Parts: sequence; structure tokens; C-alpha cells
Amino acid sequence: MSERYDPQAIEARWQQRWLDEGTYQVDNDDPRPPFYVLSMYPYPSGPAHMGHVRNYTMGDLLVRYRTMRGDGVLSPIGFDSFGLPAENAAITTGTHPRINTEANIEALSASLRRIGAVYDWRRVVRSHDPSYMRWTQWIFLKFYEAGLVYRDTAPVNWCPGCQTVLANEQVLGDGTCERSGDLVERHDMEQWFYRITDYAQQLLDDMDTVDWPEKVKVMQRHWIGRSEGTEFGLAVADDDGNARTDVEPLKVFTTRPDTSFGITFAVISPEHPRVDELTTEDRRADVDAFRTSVAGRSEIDRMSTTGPLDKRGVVTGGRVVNPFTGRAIPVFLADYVLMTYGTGAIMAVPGQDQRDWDFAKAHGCDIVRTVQPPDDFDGDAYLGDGQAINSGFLDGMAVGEAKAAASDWLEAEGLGVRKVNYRLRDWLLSRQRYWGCPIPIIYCDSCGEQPVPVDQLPVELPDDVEFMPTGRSPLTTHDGFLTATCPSCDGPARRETDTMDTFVDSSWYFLRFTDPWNDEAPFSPDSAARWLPVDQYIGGVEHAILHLMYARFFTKALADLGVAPPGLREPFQRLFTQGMIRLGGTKMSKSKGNLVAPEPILDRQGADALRLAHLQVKPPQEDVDWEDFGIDGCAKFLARVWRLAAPGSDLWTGARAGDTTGADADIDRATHRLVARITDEYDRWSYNTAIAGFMEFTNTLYRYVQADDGPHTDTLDAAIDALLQVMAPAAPHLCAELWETRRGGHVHLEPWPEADPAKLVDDTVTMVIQVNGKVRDRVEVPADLDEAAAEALALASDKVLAALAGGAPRRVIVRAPKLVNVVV
RNA sequence: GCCCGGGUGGCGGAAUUGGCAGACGCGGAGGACUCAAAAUCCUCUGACCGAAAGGUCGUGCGGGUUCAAGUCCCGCCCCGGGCACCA
Repeated sequence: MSERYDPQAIEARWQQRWLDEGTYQVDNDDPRPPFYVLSMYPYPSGPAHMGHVRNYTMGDLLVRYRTMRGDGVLSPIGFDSFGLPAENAAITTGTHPRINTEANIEALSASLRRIGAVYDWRRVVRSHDPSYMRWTQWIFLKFYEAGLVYRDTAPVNWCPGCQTVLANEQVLGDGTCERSGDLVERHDMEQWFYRITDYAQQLLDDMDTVDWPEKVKVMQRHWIGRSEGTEFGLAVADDDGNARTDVEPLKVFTTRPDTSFGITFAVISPEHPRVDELTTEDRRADVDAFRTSVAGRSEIDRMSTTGPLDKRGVVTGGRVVNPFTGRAIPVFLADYVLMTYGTGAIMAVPGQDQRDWDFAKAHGCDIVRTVQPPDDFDGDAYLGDGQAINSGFLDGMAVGEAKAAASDWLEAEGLGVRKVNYRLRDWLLSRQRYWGCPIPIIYCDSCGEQPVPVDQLPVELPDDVEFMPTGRSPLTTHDGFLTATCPSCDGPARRETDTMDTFVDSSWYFLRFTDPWNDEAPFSPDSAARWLPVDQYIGGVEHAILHLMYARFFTKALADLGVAPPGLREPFQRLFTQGMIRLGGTKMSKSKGNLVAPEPILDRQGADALRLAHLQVKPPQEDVDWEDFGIDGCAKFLARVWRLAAPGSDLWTGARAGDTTGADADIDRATHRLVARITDEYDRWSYNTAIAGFMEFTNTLYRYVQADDGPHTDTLDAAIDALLQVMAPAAPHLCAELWETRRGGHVHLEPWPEADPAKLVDDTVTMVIQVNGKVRDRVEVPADLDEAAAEALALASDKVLAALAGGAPRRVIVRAPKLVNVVV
């Protein structure tokens, strides 16, 4: 054991021991209470960078802390190893994605071990392993059987750079691809979908049952976007403006049926199947031109445009009848009406909707108010509550009442029905790429679409492929892969060449971790029931919508299909979203090229100092600038602890035995307070203040050992033991080494220390004496001082007497024993 | 535009319930040790006035509630993030 703190001498040794001794392996029949800690499935882009370090340090702290608290902690790690970067690299360099990916996994694993993060490495899961792909495909087929998978032609977001389709969520607000930055185009293509919308209501309702940051819950709810309303038909008008009964009415969805008397026109999506039918001959040229102009534009682009509305719509010449007024109204086309939401057609009520108001102004439509605005209202459309006006049988009703009455009327007349709409859309999961999990489907000319039989899983990726600079998937030209036999008729057939979105892989990995050896099923329901839901999930807020939504959907669907336990409704009971690290004002990431590598710091100051710096710099949920990190301060602190705790320390020269003094008792109480404080701070993720607590306590001990009386050996030993124990989750190597030398054994297998409640209170406290709310004096008082005594003491204070100047106080507020406020 | 966060010393931050604003760290100053430096240890370090004792001001801005407000209420400003024509 060296005299000076030398992280290089101890860290590698302990990392190897935790690995060799399986300290953090846990079996499914472990007798301790189960606790599942999980950091989000990392994409292996190479060695860890500071963002990883922050994430995995927090997870590791919790794993070690819960273990000391007596739990059997499941701490698995795996790799989200499919995905575009590896394939793009293959296109540029010619190296097979598997080679790069597996090298990156090794590098990332080594980094994680070097920061002292501990896992049950027996349970490693990798998306591209055939043993994992097999079950990803198996689940696909299970969903396929259950009707949760379908294939459809859909207008999709095509990224020319990635040569693939993107989910709406993967297109940024400015219409570019989140990965490549290319401008996304619209194509019509056959694609595979997961029917996540079947679960929209459950996904919404069950948000109430999880302990997640409110911010994330709000984002999820907004994404699901439930709205209640009524769907009803607007009859198509004949030349005289009368409702035709020989054609289907035009269906619209509204959340404001109460305003229906104010419908003065209707707008349909340019993709609406009835555009041709509603367009009159004299308008056809304009309508077709408009449709062409809209067709090439991405949906994002269409929806984010803010231009003048006269350019964004066109009149069809067709008319429909407002069933409430019996009047015929014109039908328009507008780019902002989407075929994918509601019915693809809207009723327009300019009096109560600002966009409709603007559109009416631009196109010269009538405006009729149907809700009475307040007298001082000076806006255009009025969206607030008020009495219905110009609305026939609804007149005089408030909005809520009128909504119900209008819906009742529509239902009674057989014209419409109450309905719930969701913004959430089905999950487009197919990608036209090589480096992903193949979709296990075979196309047969005579039998059509056929699922690959389960005993033929997994459909593996061929290795002998060439990556084309166009980005086109090599699967589409690989005969060996393409050629298949129809499972029904044994005739020649063709294999599906699309692979799955990598979000599919990350939607069930947390279940596989519970039973990674299973080759009969993706996991057994019992293993899942034992560990799920994850007690603490940790990751970046950038996954607040997509990954979490998809994983929730998978969990619910798997439970409903009997693959997972039926009672498992949510995968992640508690979620913690940690902040990102910025460098030079922008998010630190490989794509931005502003990574800071941990290695030089690990070499110089060590893993414990780096971990401490990550924990100390800011509250864990907040973003942090790399410039604010204080590695040196943390390294210095660790050296101070070492100097204090290492046997033979020069700081112990004045130590004594025998009777204890008041100073010793103070240290003893401070020790118990430390334990109570750190326990509480760990529990509520206040890691930055916990580190401050270590430092404060260490400063206290330094003053104690250097005081004239010197420290009492027993008191100091107990204080140091407690410090090492509570610090062990944060600075595991140093604490393990010092503990082993001082006490023997593993500090991380010690039970968590308990504070004696009796020692958490001091005999005396400082009472603050205020005059008119300003601090004027402080006195040491017994902790059990009563109110009368506190008041008497305060009124006897020189400062108070001076302020009173012989008079009587107007009022005295006493909060014994902490504070007295004398009002004069 | 809407919805969330947030604004506290030179800097990162602390203050869990309305009760001593600025814990802890960084940075800075001084001292001890040393031939000297580094390292280490100790002390000080919000601003202003003052020789000092002490006082005044102070948590984005303006009001308010309260004996007492960083904390609660009302109205603004600024910064960060999310969603952006969802019918």
C-alpha cells in the first residue's frame, strides 16, 4: 500500500477483482429482494465519451448503493449494435459492419470497466447476435399473427442521403433527417407497420402509474394527442344547393360540434380520395395544379409553413350542406389538412378558429360568430367560453352544454357519432438497409405473403455482400438471400429485403436481460415477472418520446400475447433523465466532433476522480458544460481522504485512547449525521450535494485531527469507516482499497451503515435573534429550550435592548429553539 | 404561438416545510513549511461605506401577501428545451 494516493496502483486491480469474483453477478433465484437498475441501451460508436461516463457513473452508483442496502441488484449491459453509422462506414471504407461494430463493442466495454462500472457480464445482449435476432423476429411474427403488424402503401419520408424511409419522429422540424441532415422527400411506398395506435388509450392512461419526470410524461401525452369530438357527415350538394341522398356525405371530425351553425366552408386534404368527385370542371385545372404543387413537399414542410393562406388553398367548386343550417357551403383544398389525421376533411368555423378565420379572409368566405365573445374582446376568432348565438336550438347554452346538445342531435338524426382521435400514428418499422434485423417474411407468387416458419429463425444477414456507394441495401441484389422456398407450397419465392428499425431491438432488450440464456423463448414469463418493471431506468431525455413509447407498446403487447406476464403493463417504473454534456456551447457528440475522451483523465487523475467530478459538477438531471468540470479538485479531495485513512498516516500522530471528550462526541454525532444525510441524498438523486457532504465531513475530520487535543483513535476510526462506506458507491476503487487495508474484505459487500437517530440532534443549537426580521444576534441555547425561555433570552439580548430603546416590543414571534423575531 | 424547465458571488452550484442567503468546489488573496519552488496544511474571500466596531444593500425586473420571501401570489423581461396549423 503506497503512502500517497495513486489511482493507477489500485483501480485496475479492483476492476479485475469485481469481474473475476463476479461481485455484481446476480442469479434469478437470488434470495435478496430484487432490484433492477438499467441504463439505456448504448449504441456502440467506439470507446466511451463523457456523455456515457456521466450516464454510467450514475447507474453504477445506484447499483452499488442498492447492493449495500441489501438488494440483489440486476445490473445488465448490452449493445444496440444495429444501425446506420456502421453501414455508412461500410459504404465508405468497405469494412463489414460486423467487424467495426464488434470492435466498438469491445472498446466500449473496456471503457465501462475502466470507469469502474459493474455489470453482470454473463447477461450481455447484442442486437446483431443471431440468438437475439431470432427472438426479435419471433416477436415480429407473434405480432403478425395477432394482427399487430401490417403492410401498407403509405406516403413516407424518404431520406436521399440514407436511402431509406424515416419515421415521422426521425424527421426534424426543418424537414431534414435527424441522422444525415439531408432534406427529406415524400414517396409512396409499401412499408411495414406496427399497430401501436391500438394501444393509444392504454399508453395514455398508464402514464399515471409510473414515477417519471413530469416533463417526459407531458411529452408522451402530447405525442399521443388524444382529442374527443364528433364525426359527422356533410351531405354533398346538388346544383340547387340541396343535399343529395345518392352519394356518401363527406365525413369530418370536430372537437367543437357546438359551433356547427357557424360552418361556412369545408376543407379537404389534397390526398383525399374524393377530390376528383367534388371538383367541378371549371376548377379542375387549378385543383390539379395545386395537388401537384403539394405532392412533392414533405409533410413536415407542409405543416410548418407559415405563408399567407390564399396561396395554400384552392376552391374545388364543389359544395356540401351544413346539416345544422341546411345551407350549401363551398369545399376547398388546403395543404395543411392532412389525410393522416381524423377524416382528412374539416368543417371550417372562422368565428371560433383563428386559422379558419384567416383562411376565410383570404378566400372571401362568410364569417358567423356562434359564441358570444365578452364585451371587451377585440380579437378575430373567439376561442373562449360563452353563450351560443346564431345557433338555433343551441342558443343560450354554454360551450360544454352546446357540445353535448349538438352531438346528441347528430347522433339522434343518424348523421354522426361521438369519437376519440389520436395524433399518434402507427409505427413504420421497415428500413431499406442491410445492417438491421431482417423482417422474416417470404413472398410467393402463388401463395402471397408468408411468415417465415418459426423453426427457420433467425433469418440471418449474408456476410458476402458489397456495399454500394448509392447506399442501396446489398440485400436487394444478393441472390442467396433473396431466393427462398415458399413455406406453404414449397415453390420458389422471394425474401423480404427490408430490415427493422433499430428501435425494435431496443423495445424488448430489457426483457431479454432477465433470461438471456433462454433458447425456447425470448424470455420466460417468470424471469420477467421477477425483475420487471425496471426499478430505475436511467438515460437521456432525447429518448423521452420514441424509445420509451415503443418500449411501452412492446411490453403491453407482449403481456397481452402471453409472452410477458399479463400483469406487466409498464416496463420502467422509475425513470431518471440525466442532462447532457456540452462543449463549446453545443451538445457533446460524435457527429458534432467535439468529444472529450476520458482516457487521459483516467490515466492521470483516475476513475474515481472522474466519477466524482461528474457527480459533483451539477444536479444530475441538468445539462452541464465540460468547461465547468473540476477534476483536479476531486482528485485533491480523494488524496485528502487517502492521507487521512491510510494506515501509518502522519495525521494520526496525536491520536489518543482512553476517555472521550466533548470534541470526540461532536465527531461521533457528525458521523451519524453524515450517514443520514448521504442516505437521503442518494435516495433523492442529490449526488452533487452528497459529494459536498463528503468534502465537508473530511474537512471536519482534518480540523479534528489537527486540534490541540488530537483525535480519539476509536472515534476517528469509526468516522473514517463510515465515510468510506457512504463514499463507496461514488468512489468505489479508493474506498475498496482503504477498506480492505483497514478492515479486510469488500466494502461493497458491507451492509449500509445506519444512523442512530439519538445522535442526529445536538445538545445545543444556535438560536437566531431577529429584530424586525433582520438578524441582530445569535446565542447558543439548549436544544430543548421552551418558548418562554427563548423569548426571555431574546429580550435580554443587548442588541434587542438597544433596538427597543426602553420601549416594549410590539410583537414577539418565537420558533424555539431556532429563531426569535422581535417586532418593534 | 403553445407547453415545460430555469435566472442566486468572478465561475459551477447550496438552501427538502416561508425562518441565519451564498454549503461544497473552482478561481483569488494572505500565511505556515522550504535555501527556493512544487506539493501539502491553515486562514480569508457577495457588493458598498468604515481605521475598526459596525452599518447599508443584495437571489432577473416591478408590485403584493407575511412578524419574516430565493421560496407564496399577480404582472413583465431574459435564457434553455420540447411541440409547432391535429381539425
